[in-house]
Amino acid sequence: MRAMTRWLDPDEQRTWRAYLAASRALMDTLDRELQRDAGMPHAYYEILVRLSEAPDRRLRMGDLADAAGSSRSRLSHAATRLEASGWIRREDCPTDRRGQVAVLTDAGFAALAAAAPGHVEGVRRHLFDALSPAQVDQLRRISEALADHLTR
Amino acid sequence: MRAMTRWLDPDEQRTWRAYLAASRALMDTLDRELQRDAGMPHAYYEILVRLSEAPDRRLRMGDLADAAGSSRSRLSHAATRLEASGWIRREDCPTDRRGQVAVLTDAGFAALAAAAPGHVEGVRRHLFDALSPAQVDQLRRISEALADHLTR
DNA sequence: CCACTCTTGTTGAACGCTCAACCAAATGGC
DNA sequence: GCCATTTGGTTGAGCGTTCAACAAGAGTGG
Repeated sequence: MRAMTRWLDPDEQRTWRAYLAASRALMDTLDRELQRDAGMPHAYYEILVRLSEAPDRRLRMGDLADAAGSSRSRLSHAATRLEASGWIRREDCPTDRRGQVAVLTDAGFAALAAAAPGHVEGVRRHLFDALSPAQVDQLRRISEALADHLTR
Repeated sequence: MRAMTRWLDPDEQRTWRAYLAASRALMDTLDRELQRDAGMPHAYYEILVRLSEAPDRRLRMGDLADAAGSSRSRLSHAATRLEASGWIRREDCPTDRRGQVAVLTDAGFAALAAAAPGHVEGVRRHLFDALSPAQVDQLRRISEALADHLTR
């Protein structure tokens, strides 16, 4: 027999539903804006960001997947599309013959540079403008605790 | 000429990335667990929940979409699948001949009852167990402010 | 009563994600 | 050196979501 379910009390219930509604609405909004204004989903934007920050704008596929919080399969599919758009290209890894390295092209960097201001503005408008400085700090601590707990 | 972008300062940057990583990891985990243990994505679970709480376990499609935080199109596709699974059925609305009413079947209620304990346990383990009571309260306020700001 | 507009809900195509299966190369024992 | 296992990455099928287009009924002003 399984242990009894630890149900949510009314406060927790309220918190969970609010969190669900808010984060879904936030991500949906940002995703839609990015798709509309820059022609890419948020997941692709993040891949380009991570690449742009890497030394030489290049990363092993696996490292890129980790950095972007993506599964390997997802990144592989995404890379196929990003390569077709001319925003990245794939090269063989010199030190591991199984490996592939994703490289951000100049066109990819330009696409990112074009998309960034609008997206950042969206993040500010939809997220930070709604919160007090104290809440921003709380949200950071909460998120870090959560991420740490989840990846432990 | 557009106004200059209000870029994120380092603290905001850190908060935003932590939030992104945490909420993505949380939702991915819960979604995967629900899919594995109950054979449904989280979006479908939420549809069933909302229906189960409605009077007579029935709701107009539009109201159900709003309650579940879904677009009408998404709900329509989902309803097609849920109906094929025998978990809901659609009836004509008596007061509006355009309208459809989604009704939770007994099988749907049973599927929900079977899925709920495991899912709630997951929410507790992955979310609430990682946070202090004060943080839960902060998260609720933050989420409510956010949701309010977004739908305003 | 008619025309215009709005609302409700559905549909199909394109797209992105997941999952499982898979290949190739690296690694670790023995 | 060889075989088994692990790691890196890709692939295809199936599913869910989005978007735009659509059909049909409800509401509204004249």
